[in-house]
Amino acid sequence: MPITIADIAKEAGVSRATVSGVLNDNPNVSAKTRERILEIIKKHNFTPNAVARALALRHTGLIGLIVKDISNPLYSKISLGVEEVCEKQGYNVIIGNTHTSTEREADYVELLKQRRVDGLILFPMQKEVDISHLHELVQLNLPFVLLADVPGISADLVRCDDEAGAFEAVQYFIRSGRRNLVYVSGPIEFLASERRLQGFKRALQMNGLEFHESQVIRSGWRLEDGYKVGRQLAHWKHKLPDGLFCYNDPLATGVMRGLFESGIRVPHDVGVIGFDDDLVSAYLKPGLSTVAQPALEIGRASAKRLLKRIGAKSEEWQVEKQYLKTRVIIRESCGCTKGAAKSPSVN
Amino acid sequence: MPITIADIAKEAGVSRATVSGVLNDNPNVSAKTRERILEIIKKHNFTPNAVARALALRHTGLIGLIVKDISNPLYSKISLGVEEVCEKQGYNVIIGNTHTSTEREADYVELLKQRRVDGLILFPMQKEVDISHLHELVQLNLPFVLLADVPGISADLVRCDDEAGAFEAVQYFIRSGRRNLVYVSGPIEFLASERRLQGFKRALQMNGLEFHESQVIRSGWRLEDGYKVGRQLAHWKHKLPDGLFCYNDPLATGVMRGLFESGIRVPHDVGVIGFDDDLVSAYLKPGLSTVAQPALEIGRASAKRLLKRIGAKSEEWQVEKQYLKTRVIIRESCGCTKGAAKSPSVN
DNA sequence: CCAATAGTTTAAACCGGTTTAACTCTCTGC
DNA sequence: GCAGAGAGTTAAACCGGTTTAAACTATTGG
Repeated sequence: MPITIADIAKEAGVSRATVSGVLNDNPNVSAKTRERILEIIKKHNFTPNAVARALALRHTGLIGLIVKDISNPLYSKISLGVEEVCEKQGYNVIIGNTHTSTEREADYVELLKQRRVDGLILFPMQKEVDISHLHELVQLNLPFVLLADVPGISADLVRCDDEAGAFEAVQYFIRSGRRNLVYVSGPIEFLASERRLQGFKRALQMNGLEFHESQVIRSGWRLEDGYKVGRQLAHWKHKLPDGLFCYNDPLATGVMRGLFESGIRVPHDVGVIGFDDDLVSAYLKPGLSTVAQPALEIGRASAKRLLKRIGAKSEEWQVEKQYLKTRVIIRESCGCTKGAAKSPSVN
Repeated sequence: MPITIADIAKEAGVSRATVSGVLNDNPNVSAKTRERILEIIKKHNFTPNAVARALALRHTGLIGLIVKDISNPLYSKISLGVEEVCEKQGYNVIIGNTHTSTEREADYVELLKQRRVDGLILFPMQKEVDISHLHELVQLNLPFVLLADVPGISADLVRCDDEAGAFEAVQYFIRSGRRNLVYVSGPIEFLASERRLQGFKRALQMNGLEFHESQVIRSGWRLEDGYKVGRQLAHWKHKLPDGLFCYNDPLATGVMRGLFESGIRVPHDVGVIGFDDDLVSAYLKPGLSTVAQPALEIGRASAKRLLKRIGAKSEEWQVEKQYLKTRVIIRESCGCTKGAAKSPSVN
């Protein structure tokens, strides 16, 4: 029923090859023939079949994007950047949400392999986890870019510089006189959480402060997780810290709410800094200070990197790890500004 | 280089048809043959080519999702629901962001037609706009579901009930004694904005209040748009309203910030209610009252609807418009609760 | 007038699967 | 011993494009 290249060819009295030539701007189709064929194409509203084309070319123009959860603002912004770059070059993006399940991650990789995507961008689960599906990608020589480090996998990577971002944030705390600091950590499986811890430690060290294990509270990565931490701090066995550096903004947001309900004042009693710069953050009260990730830029950069890799010969490809700069944004939650900011510092 | 069904067949000493039979659980392949072939498949790590399969079956297992901007929390939640349902049935989702450009919308429709997606879910631009690409979809008989009404297009639709949601919100205002109300409208091109206006008017009417055009402030749909409105209200030529019903939450959030900077107190001087229930909303101060849309549910329902349509014969298909219930969530911003809520009412 | 050349066009193979009709066996029952 | 049934297998066509080598046509120049 749908009209094909053969139908067009028949009506124009030419071969399929000629029609194909017209569709691909092949220069050795005469102007006359080209025009006649174009007319017929328009008349029938013919849409060439990209599936058949992909089969013949062994190139689908599809890339897969595998993240934990697209409704997380960080990932949706990244995906926006990915789509922006891909679309310009004629690629389309298939998304997969793993909901932090490694199995689903592996399933999606397999699925997208079947679909013969030209490349993959993925935010993988990281530690103490079966990563055979990633090894397979390497072996298969299927281009892919990671959005988080995975020990043992040598692949292109695009990330923000977690260590430096954390360092700066903590540095800021210390400079403004807060020295009894605690890191509210994300899940152990996230390598990024450890990187941020390293930045935390380095900043302490740089300022001649000692680090004790008791300065780390292990938590999760969502609002509720932070909320619990905030509540628990009311019964903290140690001296109440005067600064909390949190793994990410949702966590920090939850922490602030929990503290509020515990009667602990932010920033008066304790300052809070998060990580990510979610849209929310500028509009909370107090406005949440944070280490901003250039999410859109991460999306764009990873897509560019992937498309370059797709176009390159694999022999002459050099794996590269790209760490984008973060930027500390100071709002009210760390008590460094007096009163409310004049207008929301959103980006 | 990549291994094909023919390679497997040769090694197993059978025909390609038999291998195909194994892959598709065709019951008339003997158990012995099946096992032998499966072994060879495993040994070579053979991954069947879904592109070739799609060509043969004239069925890609892909659906397209076209929205304005996936980084908008509403759409990313919807897309999460879509993906959840599709993935369970072996479908994958290709996303396209139009950034509110009708051209990009039309381009994406064309692109996805070429890719032979089995169906389409789209959030279209709506008024005073070229919708020929939608008419083409109808003519082509390509299954699609709309997430917003388009006048003149008869197609399946899944939405929240804008009119009823707005009605309830305004009703709430009036019951709590606020009667000098204003609707901060979204862009004229969004039919939903008008629907909400209708609900606004009906609630007034139901309560014997008159409606004047001056009770509508035309605005946009983003934070900044709302912020401007909030600032302008300081120089409002009419009597300051005591209740603002806003087209959506970002708008309301911006409005609140603007009011704050204008020295107008929420909820003391004026109450604010938004629409959507973005994640942000529960964590603002004051917490933003809102009409919650079941975004995840909208995503799921539209995907279910689409997949059902894909599986049905087109002759016996009845177009259906599905309006999901909204739910008013009262937080501090409309002054109906004293003090802060015990814990964030998020969903 | 014919060979060389350049410009167009095409037949046929190919991409990697699915499917249908036909074919080969083996087994049953009479 | 043979017709008929049923299970298992396969050859070949098909899906709708691209590509390559060859063929055809027209033009040019010796």
